[in-house]
Amino acid sequence: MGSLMTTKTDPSPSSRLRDSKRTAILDGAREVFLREGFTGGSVDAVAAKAGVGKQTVYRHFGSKDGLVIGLVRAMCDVPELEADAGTTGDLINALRRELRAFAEGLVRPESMQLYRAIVAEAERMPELGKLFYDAGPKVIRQRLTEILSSRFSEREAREKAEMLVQLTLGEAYFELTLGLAEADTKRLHRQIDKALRVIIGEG
Amino acid sequence: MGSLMTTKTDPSPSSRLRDSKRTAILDGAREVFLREGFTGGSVDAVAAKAGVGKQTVYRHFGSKDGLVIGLVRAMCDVPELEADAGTTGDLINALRRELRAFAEGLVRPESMQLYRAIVAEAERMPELGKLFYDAGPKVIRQRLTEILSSRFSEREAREKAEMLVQLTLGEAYFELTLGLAEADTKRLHRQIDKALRVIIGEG
DNA sequence: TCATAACGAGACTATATGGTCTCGTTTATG
DNA sequence: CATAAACGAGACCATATAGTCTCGTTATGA
Repeated sequence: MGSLMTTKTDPSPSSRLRDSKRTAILDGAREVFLREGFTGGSVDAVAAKAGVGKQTVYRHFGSKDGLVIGLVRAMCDVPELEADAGTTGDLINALRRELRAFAEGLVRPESMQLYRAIVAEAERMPELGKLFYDAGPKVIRQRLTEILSSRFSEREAREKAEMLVQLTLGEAYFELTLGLAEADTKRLHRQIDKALRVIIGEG
Repeated sequence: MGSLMTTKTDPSPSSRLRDSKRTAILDGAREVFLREGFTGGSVDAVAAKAGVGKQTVYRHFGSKDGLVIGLVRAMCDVPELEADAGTTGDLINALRRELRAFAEGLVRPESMQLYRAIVAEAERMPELGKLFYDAGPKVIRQRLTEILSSRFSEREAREKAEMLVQLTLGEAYFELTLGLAEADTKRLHRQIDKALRVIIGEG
């Protein structure tokens, strides 16, 4: 059955039609589930939004939970950003660049909605939490640690990286997750600069 | 209709029976909604768990959303802890006491589940978020600011208070909300001491 | 071209839900 | 003691949901 060329273990032969439907379904799932949550959103709504028969959804993902996992996997499978080839500029600037990219990515409405949906199901489906964590907070922590290793000990680098991440999000993250405020880039930048001053020192 | 004695605007005359049923319903709602979320939990389940007719639930709270709001209000309406009458001990110890109480309260399973349920509905019912925020993060920030005002300027006190809160939760809070770890008091205490060292200085 | 795989639409089942209504019983109160 | 309020149980309704099945159509790939 499987093509000899296929390096993946995926048994489904990829075809143009099949792939296009799959992405259409994932697009629909993103719209529906991020707006209404995994529990609140229905498979019917996803199928309708995707312009696809309900059966097609089940052919592709097997069940609603399968669809949810497929969506989170797709949204978290961002191709690992290549590490800065040579830290252009000084340490502070490298850190600031990383923190800004991280923070701005995390507070995007889409990310916030994904986070909320995942948190809601954290007890029932912790694997979703792991996908999100590994794609977001874990990556930034590792990247910061790497950058900081050029000046600090391994242990110090790890500690400072973690604190930078926390201080970067700051109070804003509470307010965002709870729906009390909207993303504010300027505020994030101020927060990041303050964090750098406190944790690294004067730049 | 209303009694002349009543100082509240609440039109319902309190009676022993009525009050006992109300708390029974809220107990049931806590069990059901914190386990299954506001969307996932059903009014039928709440009524059954409370040993109460469904109609009684609707007599008391009007609708499912009303019940949800009632529950969150009840859980967040903790009687304001009286401020430490005279900061016994030094500044660091006062701060540490506050931070420990806050952190340990926030990572209790019940609080985490409430936070998750509220976050899930943040878009649809932001008033829930406000209730939670005002009862938790906002209070600790104010209390810390007050304590810090004895040594720092108003602005510095506010900034340090906010940073202390963030560093106290640290990475652990991400892991807890996403369902990747369990509450660990020792880890929290270590985190708090580190935060105090970084933000306030050697103790 | 032709067999096959994937498709859209929609009927269909079983179940669950929010919410209303009734009715006979228990509890409070004047 | 008697009236009224609050109750439990459960029937009831309209709607929604996850998931299955069929059937006629469209696209793929040899």
